[in-house]
Amino acid sequence: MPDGAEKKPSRIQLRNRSLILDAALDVFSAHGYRGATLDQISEASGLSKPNILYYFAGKEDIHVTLLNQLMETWLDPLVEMDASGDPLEELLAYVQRKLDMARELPRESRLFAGEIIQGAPRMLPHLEADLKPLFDEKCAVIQTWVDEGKLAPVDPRHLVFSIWSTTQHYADFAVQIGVLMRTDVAAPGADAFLRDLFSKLLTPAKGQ
Amino acid sequence: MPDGAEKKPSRIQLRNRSLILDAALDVFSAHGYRGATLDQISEASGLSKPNILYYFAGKEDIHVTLLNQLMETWLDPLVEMDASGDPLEELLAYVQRKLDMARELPRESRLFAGEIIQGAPRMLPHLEADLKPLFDEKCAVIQTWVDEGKLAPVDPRHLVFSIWSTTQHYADFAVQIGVLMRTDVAAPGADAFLRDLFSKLLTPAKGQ
DNA sequence: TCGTGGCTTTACCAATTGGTCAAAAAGTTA
DNA sequence: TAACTTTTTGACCAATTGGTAAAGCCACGA
Repeated sequence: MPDGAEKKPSRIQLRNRSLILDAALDVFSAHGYRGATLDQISEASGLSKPNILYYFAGKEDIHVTLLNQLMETWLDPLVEMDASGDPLEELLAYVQRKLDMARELPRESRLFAGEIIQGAPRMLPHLEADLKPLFDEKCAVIQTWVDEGKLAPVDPRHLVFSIWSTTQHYADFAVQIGVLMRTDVAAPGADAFLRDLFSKLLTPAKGQ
Repeated sequence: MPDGAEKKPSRIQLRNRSLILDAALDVFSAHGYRGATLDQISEASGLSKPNILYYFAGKEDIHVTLLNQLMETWLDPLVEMDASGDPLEELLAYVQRKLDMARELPRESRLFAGEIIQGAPRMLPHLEADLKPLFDEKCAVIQTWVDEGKLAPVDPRHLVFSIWSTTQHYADFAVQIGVLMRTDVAAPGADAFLRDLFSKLLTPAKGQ
């Protein structure tokens, strides 16, 4: 019984749980919670449906596990923003990290987006407990930078929202972007554009 | 039989179809296509399930009808952008219109976002046929403005993406924003922030 | 080689879901 | 009011879905 919250998990347990979670990430991010079926996860993971239910208590358990794991990864780039670093550099580096993450983990980005769009039924507690405190803390840091004149005056909250939305857009709306960018093959430019966007916004008006 | 594509629809048909579509917008935008059920639409609209199927060929028909109606509304703010107007004013007005729309039609915004995130299975044709040409046309206009030195040099495509993402974020991620902004009651500021963001980006370096 | 315990499968539910159909109930019109 | 059309409903399906139970498999230590 892998349910008990003790004992070291065997190699097989480790492998199969990870197989299931990876398959579930595919399926949940592509169809949403209610749209995903255990049969799809079963097929994608190569494990039979009852076998999946041997490793997880149910569909919701898989989803929640995925969401829990995601939260850490998701907050990481913001955690790394250093209050003692150079303000503009720190923020631009944060933008770059978020953009890299959207490119490397598009499934996770879509899973998160889908959950929030649908009212975050299974993630509200996480938002309150994990995201909110970090958000408040980092907004305070940014506000300090603004007050010290090291950044142009901006509302830190809307700044963070704009960083989230612009970067995640490249993962969440990838299909749309694919259609619209199809014209010319090579067209990254997102990095340079966002760097330009946010440095112009944040650079203080008079000499640094 | 309201299926036939002729005859003037009766008052009852008009009323009931609109009841159904409004209820379906609630349900689809909150749960996604596969997550929504005819029973939910039935309850939300006050019409029995077989009655709903009397007015629409099936679940997919309702969804497609919704998506078709949405496309028009969605493109409208961009259509209104006037190539002969003042570049900066036109773009800032476009931002404002998109932001207003996100606030007034959050359900539509979420329906659209959900559809795109899930790979736009029912909307790819619309993106190709309607969005792409308009996008290319307006990007060309913006490029002209840039070439004439009326705007700072930016990639028009990424500019448009950033406008879409920042404005729609306020509708699609409303729950998250609700959690994070809960601290102080009155905190709009999105309008001013986005205006600042995009005017700093777009104002040419040397005198206009 | 024989247990023993962890792992896997086959067979099976009960509930939900999208959808059908024929008959009843409203309108409409003559 | 009678005849006809449109709208609405109750009863019913077949397929899908999340989940269960019990038996079988398989590795590994004694």
